[in-house]
Amino acid sequence: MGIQEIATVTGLSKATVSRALRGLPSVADTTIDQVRRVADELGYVPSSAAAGLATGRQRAVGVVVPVIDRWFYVKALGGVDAELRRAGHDLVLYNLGGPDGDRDRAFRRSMLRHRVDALVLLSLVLDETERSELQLTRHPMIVIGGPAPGLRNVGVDDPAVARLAVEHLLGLGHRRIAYVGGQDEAGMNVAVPYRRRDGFVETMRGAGCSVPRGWLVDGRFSFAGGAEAGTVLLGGSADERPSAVFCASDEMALGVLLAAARLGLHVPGDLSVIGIDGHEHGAVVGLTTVAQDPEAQGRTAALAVLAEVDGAPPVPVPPAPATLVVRTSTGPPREGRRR
Amino acid sequence: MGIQEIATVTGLSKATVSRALRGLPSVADTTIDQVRRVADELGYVPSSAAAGLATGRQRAVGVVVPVIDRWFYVKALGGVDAELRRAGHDLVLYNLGGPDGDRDRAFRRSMLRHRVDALVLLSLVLDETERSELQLTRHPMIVIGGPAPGLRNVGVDDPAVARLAVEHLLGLGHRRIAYVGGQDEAGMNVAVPYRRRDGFVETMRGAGCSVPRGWLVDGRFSFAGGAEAGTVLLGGSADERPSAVFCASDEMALGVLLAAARLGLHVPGDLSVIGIDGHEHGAVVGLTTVAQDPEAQGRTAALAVLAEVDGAPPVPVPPAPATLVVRTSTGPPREGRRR
DNA sequence: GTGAAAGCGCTAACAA
DNA sequence: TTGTTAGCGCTTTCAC
Repeated sequence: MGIQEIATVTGLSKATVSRALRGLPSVADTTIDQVRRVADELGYVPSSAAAGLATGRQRAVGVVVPVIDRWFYVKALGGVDAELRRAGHDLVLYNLGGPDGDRDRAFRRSMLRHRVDALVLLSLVLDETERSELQLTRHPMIVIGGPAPGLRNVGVDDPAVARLAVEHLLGLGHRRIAYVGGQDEAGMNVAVPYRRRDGFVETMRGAGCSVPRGWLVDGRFSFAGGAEAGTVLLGGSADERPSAVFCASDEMALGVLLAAARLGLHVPGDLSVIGIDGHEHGAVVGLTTVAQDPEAQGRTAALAVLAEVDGAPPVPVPPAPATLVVRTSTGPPREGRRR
Repeated sequence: MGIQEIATVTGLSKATVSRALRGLPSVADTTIDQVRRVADELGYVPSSAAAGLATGRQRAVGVVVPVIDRWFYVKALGGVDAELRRAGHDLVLYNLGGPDGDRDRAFRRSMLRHRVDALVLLSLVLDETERSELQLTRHPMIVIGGPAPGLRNVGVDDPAVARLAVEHLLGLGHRRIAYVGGQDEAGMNVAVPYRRRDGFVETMRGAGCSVPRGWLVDGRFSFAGGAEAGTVLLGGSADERPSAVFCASDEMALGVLLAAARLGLHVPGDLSVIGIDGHEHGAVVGLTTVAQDPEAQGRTAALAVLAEVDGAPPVPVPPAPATLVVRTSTGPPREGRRR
């Protein structure tokens, strides 16, 4: 059942078996072969608990998500996972379960239990207590998406991304641009939506365009929210409604496209729509977007904490790339609408 | 740093401290309070590895997913997670990473390492080797979605679900019905798509409707795949194309709706579309569907393995409920098209 | 290249 | 109600 059995069967010592199993160089090749063979025959299954106890390393890292069912989180999680598996580490998922998930207990009960060697936090806003509790473990930590005070983070430069999107619209001749963003209902880092909105507002101001107060709409970072926002925004006559909508996420942009379709608006003839993310569905419907790569961000984050676990100093991570992907949902405003 | 410190500070024994920390009834309340207070002051963080070693229970369960970025898996994962957290267990995520993810190593390297007390497999097809390796650990196991030989499973009755959907269409008067399903590119249980397709074919046959060979289309269980399938299926004239499409998943149905919109078809006037799942986006676009609740299935699965870990016998789980949700994407076929 | 022995931090009899 | 004593299964000096 354990290493001991292999030892008795082979007539070796536990120590040697342990070394052989790990393929340490100080073991004769023949011994290694023999041990491995016997281990196989016996159906030996190593115990990571025992190894973890002995070494102090669990070979596992925790990933904390505010909620699980968001495109960005799922993708990022996949990236973290890929890199962890390559490194032979396990992934322990801590899902805060949205605003109703009882965060406190989840935090102390699990994340702190030395079950993992490091933590990757997805777009989290931590309060004082949470932060100090996490510090307790002295684990390497990194945040994906949105800056977090006192922690390294990987993610796009949100204001710049917003600027890129807005400048695309401005470049096409749009002046009447609305913004759909808003607070994610369920725990997204407060910073991200605000930073994108600010990027929008400032770029517009820089171009000398005013933004009516009603054109900063909350789309709750979801498809449904985007559809609702779009319905409100696009309900009016051609003179009243924007000629373009900038959405802080593709999921919302898809919702706006849906709303436009329902209202009989042609895209991009009557309306241009641009999003942020690079969601797969966007490609199918021709959504112009500023694409980022959350999976890559996840991989970067994983590598960063893994390195730190191995004793490397925590160097800051450069901003993740984001590129404008022009498709068919954006085009010049109709003649005569331009002003 | 450990339990020992608390022991020396309080003047108690390690054993009592251990008991106090766990709030065992055999400990004086005053002692419990004292121990907890000191533990707090010392910033004590328990080691699950040590506890696991001592008890043989890791208080963690593994969830194996073929790929992470699918609606069903994400939802089910959320359900499993919710129940695990309630029970104070951690969730270790094993992502096979699709067809290219190197499955074998992932399997033996991680899942077998006694890191978890039980396993929840999401829609997995296991081969012989995999199954026997998993058996090695003697862990309680359960499958969500699609029957798996020799394992308990929770999920909907796929043939029945298909029948429900098709009968809805038949009831509306449709006779020219196409099916979009197909093998998931990335590891979905082979059984599920086939069982749904068979349910479709048999129900059609039972109603005396023939299904042209070209009307069983592969939508790859994805949005993009559905859109492509729809484009192919709906390209012809009104006489050539089906009056209704039954999709084995909502994501594909959404793709078909998109294709229909692009081709200028009115739904449900020119075409009815029905899916399976209950995807949130479906509600927004009025997609009729047979809704299931993967989150509930996840919770059920988690409870089942948790109970088995606690020594309960593995009783079979009844099929998960699925209900027809009629929205606006289905209606009677146009007069004259009926035949 | 291999072995002996001492833990890692906790829990679980068995006593007291 | 609390303490004593063994481990859980592995890794790791330090010898040989």
